[in-house]
Amino acid sequence: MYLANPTQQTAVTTADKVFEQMQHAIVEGDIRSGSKISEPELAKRYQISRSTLREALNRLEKCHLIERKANVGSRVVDCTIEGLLELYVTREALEGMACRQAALNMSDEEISHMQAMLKTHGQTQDLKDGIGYYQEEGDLDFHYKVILGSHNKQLIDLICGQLYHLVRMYRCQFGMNSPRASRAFNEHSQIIQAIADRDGELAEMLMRRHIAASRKNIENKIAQQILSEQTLS
Amino acid sequence: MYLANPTQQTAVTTADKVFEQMQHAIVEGDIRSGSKISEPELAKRYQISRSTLREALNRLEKCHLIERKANVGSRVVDCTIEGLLELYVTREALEGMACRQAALNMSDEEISHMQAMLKTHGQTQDLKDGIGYYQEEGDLDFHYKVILGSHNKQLIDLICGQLYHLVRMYRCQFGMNSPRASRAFNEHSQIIQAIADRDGELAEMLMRRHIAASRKNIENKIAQQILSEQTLS
DNA sequence: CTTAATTATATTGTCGACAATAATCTTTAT
DNA sequence: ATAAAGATTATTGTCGACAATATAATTAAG
Repeated sequence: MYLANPTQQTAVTTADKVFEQMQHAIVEGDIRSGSKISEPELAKRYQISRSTLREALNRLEKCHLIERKANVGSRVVDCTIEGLLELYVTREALEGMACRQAALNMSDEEISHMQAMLKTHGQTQDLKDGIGYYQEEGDLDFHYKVILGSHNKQLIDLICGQLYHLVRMYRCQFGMNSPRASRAFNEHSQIIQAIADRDGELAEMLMRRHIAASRKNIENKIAQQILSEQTLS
Repeated sequence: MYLANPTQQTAVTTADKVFEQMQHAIVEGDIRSGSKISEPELAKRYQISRSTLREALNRLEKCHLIERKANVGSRVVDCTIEGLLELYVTREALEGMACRQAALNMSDEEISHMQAMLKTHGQTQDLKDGIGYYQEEGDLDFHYKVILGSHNKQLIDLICGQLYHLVRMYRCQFGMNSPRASRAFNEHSQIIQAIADRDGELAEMLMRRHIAASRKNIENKIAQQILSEQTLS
């Protein structure tokens, strides 16, 4: 289980619940990337009417997990390398700025709380070294904290409410369980330090480099994957 | 009339048409900022069923023009100064990165086309100096071209498909018809030059400064407005 | 046999009605 | 008179059916 998105409020209506179920299903690949969505079929599967299914589809579209064409229907977005790179470029811009704003706007309490969190992650890292899973959660947790620390509703909504579902989808489907744990940990430390120093410019720069490094790491992984597939066949 | 958003495809379904109508109505303040939306009332006004109205509402929500709460209803977002500033911070991040990508990815044809456009705007500027209207269109046109030039679907969708409706809304409601025409023109020239030089780093920096300047200009206007309101009362 | 047109099928868009929840008003008790 | 509880009204969420559009299968022509 991944940790809950901080912008996601508890689902009250049935459309909300179906939305969450489908979101997980898409992120984890149970509903295949690129596949067409049949409204009648899914309505039957989730035991709801087409109206409430369409309500759920609208929310999935809002976080860029599906795409709709008028009079044609919906498809799950397909995970392409170009799409992944575009996503990382966008993250670099948005989270970089969020980090700058966090350095300006976070309260002292928030900062010390984040420092404590990092310490915990550092300890669990020593214990469960090599296991990417907890690192994964730790990484998301860190990024969420920084974004929320920007205190900018626009940024928070764009990143947490929309982009991060896609990020998780790519991570799942391309099977990239955050392998560069120790380096990421050090980068996180630096960023928090810059925030604590209220140095917005440095904080933004470090966050951008952090995300860019993550992107390059993924590019390498994909290159390797393609290489090994070629040698296999 | 404002120029059409480049991401906006021709409306085919009736929900699309109502969406566009409501979008204009909200942007121009005919549906008041902050007001509650009554589904039965609006359905009657537009002569459609509540289902298709809700479809339109979903799209309005997607471009952040309305906000929905479960079992309570929808409200038009209210235009606050904080919201405006947050919007400009977000634009600075996104359009800055879009500009960097444009310097890397635009074709030579696109660049020369943009240079030609700027020339035209410069001439109309001499002719209709002082009239903000054409400047307004020119400014939007310029920014759209740069964003599209990034060739990054994620960025294009976020900026053109979502943020720019809000930008136009704020411009309308706060009555800011781009007054710093000549300076903006020079800044646009510099940016295009950086793109033509394929200098992504400079292009991003200039775009960020351009938007930051625009933000500060607006802050001043608001400060003045508040001041004059105080002296009147 | 291939291609174009036409029919048939399935899917999406729209509608009106009912159910569930929230807001309002009335009544009652302190 | 005020506050709390209950009843009433209105609004939102959900449902199933019909209309409009797109996809497929079939037929006809070259």
